[in-house]
Amino acid sequence: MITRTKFDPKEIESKWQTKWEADHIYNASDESSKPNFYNLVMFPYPSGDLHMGHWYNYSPFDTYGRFKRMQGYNVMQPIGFDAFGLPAENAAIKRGIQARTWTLANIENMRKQLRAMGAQWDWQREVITCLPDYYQWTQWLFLQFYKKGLAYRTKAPANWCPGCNTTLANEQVLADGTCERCGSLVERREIDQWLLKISSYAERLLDFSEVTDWPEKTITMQRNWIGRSEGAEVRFTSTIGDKQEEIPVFTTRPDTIYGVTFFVLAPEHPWVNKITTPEQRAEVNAYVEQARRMTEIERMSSDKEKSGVFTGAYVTNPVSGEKTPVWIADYVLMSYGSGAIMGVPAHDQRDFAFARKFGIPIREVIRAEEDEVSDPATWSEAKEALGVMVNSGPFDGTPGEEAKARIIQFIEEKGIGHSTINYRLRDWLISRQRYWGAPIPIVYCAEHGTVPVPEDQLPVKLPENVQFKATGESPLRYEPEFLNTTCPICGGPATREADTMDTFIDSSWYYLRYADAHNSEEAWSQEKMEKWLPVDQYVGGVEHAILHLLYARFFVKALHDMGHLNFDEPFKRLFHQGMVLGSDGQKMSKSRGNVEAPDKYVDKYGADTVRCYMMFIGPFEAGGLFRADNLEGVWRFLNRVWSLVGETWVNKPDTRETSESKAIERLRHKTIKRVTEDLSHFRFNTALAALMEFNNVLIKQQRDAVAQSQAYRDALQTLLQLLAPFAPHIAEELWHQTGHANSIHTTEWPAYVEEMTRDDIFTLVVQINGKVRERIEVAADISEEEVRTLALNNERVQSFIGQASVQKVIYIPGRLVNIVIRNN
RNA sequence: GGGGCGAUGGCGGAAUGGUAGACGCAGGAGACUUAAAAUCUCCCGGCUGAAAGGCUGUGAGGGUUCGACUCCCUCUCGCCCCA
Repeated sequence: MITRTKFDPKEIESKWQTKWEADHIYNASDESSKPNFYNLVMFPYPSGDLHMGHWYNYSPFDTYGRFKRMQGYNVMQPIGFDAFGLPAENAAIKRGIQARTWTLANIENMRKQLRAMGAQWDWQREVITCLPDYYQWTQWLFLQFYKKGLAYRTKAPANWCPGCNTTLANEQVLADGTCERCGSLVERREIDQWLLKISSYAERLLDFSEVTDWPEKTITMQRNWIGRSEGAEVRFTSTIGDKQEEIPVFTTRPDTIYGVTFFVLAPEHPWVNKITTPEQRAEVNAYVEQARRMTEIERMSSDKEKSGVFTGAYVTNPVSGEKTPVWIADYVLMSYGSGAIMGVPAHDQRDFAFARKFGIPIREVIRAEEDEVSDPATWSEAKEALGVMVNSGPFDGTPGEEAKARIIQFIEEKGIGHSTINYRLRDWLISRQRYWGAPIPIVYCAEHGTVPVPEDQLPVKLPENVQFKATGESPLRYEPEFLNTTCPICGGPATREADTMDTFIDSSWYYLRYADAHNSEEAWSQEKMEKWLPVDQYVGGVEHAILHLLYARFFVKALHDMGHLNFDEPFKRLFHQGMVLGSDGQKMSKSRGNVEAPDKYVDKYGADTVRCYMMFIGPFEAGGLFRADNLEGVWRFLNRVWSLVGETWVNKPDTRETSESKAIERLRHKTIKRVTEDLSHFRFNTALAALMEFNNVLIKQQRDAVAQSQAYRDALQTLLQLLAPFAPHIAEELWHQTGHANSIHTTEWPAYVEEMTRDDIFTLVVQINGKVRERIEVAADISEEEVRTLALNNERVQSFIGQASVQKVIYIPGRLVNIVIRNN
């Protein structure tokens, strides 16, 4: 016995945290002979507090990283802060405190909380995106994109609040379309903005062949978001003034072109003004105005009643030669395709609803073979399936895919269109008319127009003391010292771009910077990049499945093409944790009043208990309910480990083998196997259950003679090592109390021998017609013949068989035997 | 409306097509204690039985199989994503 002290997490946790940090045991070496492993978790926004979700996310993540370290990897596990963004500005306005001050104070507090988790963070690689030594390189990256023509400026629609006289981010627009600050109805306005040409990478982003382990769900979501569709662009014609003009439409169904009975422009389409007849103008203008006030989501909603207005104009169908009326309707979006569609009500559901509403004729031009001839006026919905062309002049009788191909061939020959691929993915709008972000490194010169800031003049520094407007408008627009500059080309007076970059830009490359966080000469060196990247394991919420992860992939592919990276997928393996919910099964939120702060429980039970509890809730990917009661379970478990090791450790173990010691040794190997396999597959809950079982068995035998054995002492030692990734402090403390001088976290993960995980006896289950009737202890190497004899001669089994005849005996080695009988 | 995921004791959950409910919480009984807390021991799906045991049971209904929580079909409910 070595100790009878009480388990006091407070004391040991701060002791070991200090010691680990002083010894730098978690700072990944750039020069290690071990294989590198880059273990990454999505970095937090510095809201000021580490909440339950962070603990739920980081505890298993850290346990996994510790497991990999003990398995012999040189693990890099960095942490940092996604520190730009709107909340800092809101705090600045509300509390009269500078955004930078607020953010850095929050970071300071969160660092403390992150340290208290006892995770193996490599603090030497910390990145903070709002500091100039980081955003200098964000700006540098922007310039690289600009040089390659991947960053451009154009008029793009933005959320505009007429009350505040400013643009709003999507998050600032409430669900009812009003401004969160002043309540005005938000409009969409065309404003000059910067975009990144992600659309030119659409095809490449659809290729996931370089990732090794991503959730299929996430890949599907990205594919749908990119929204590739094959089809044709067809140019309709119209006479405007005295000129014949062409207007392109995109369709995935060129085979339905004879079914066009109307034509629709998006309300903001440039043609609307040109072609509307004087009689229709007032009505059209009113409709355009109304559509402008709606969000795209509202407009696209399929259960919304269709609306639209006739323009008075007509276009000519270039294939059939027919004239069709031109409408405008808000279900057509300017941002998809060409902002114009051919209306085929018979074979497109939305067109069908529109035609029904406005009494537009519906003409069937595709018929499924089994279909009877019927009047489209009697249909209740459009027939969207492929079929044979009818009512289509010379094309009648052409089936399915061939029909599409023949129309495409026809329009290409006539020069009135061509086959094409359309993507739903739009270019990435990165301008934010905000203060707290990385300034876009561009100046405007009367002489030279748009001029990029030369790389050696970076960073373009964000002024740190600014006056906020009550409206929330960006103070950068009123900072002459920031705005007024000189043209890098001619030295003449010039104005800086006052917009800052979307914070998704910051997070699109932070994982690259971790590899070389303090490089003041370049964003990263080739050497460090090649050493650490791509990321081996990435863990983060499914809410980032589309935007963040798609943007990061785009960055890496573009930077790869520019020669800055030697790989083109950033994250080899990806894991999405589930969400931790309140005890009522609802998402934690202030309004529901079910928010639980982790600090309270860390204070009461210690970090080890909270970490373990987070992992014990259930499968990591599934999330689960936080129930304070259940913390008691893991708390008791850790206490039992504490007293077991303290009371049972012997310095001079008995090395003789007994059947009991062999059984302990077998259990030790079995447990290593279970925990190793569970951790490899992110099954933290069952790994902990295995440790609890192991602990329970050892406790049961703690007063027996076997507790004096070498095997038992080995078992205690293994228990501590297996527990170390989960509960790093208590494991370290007990490791030292049992006479070890090194850190348990630098020890090698225990190995198991497959042979030792197998028992020499097992419980043979005897079923009769699939029902368990008897259990017999038998030797592991029992033959099938012996099993048959044993089972059939068993007294209980006999009594169940009675007069019935045995039809069949099925033996599953090592498990069970099923006797199939039939009553005579 | 489309797609995906899920539904197992009072609760969280566990089960390569092979002993359903591991592990833990809550609950019950007992030990220790002047008492309580802590700790320890036992019990703990339902029905039935003194017990041994029997029957039944993984959202509902069907199917495949010697055997189904697990595979297939239909339905109900819940969550997520897209519309």
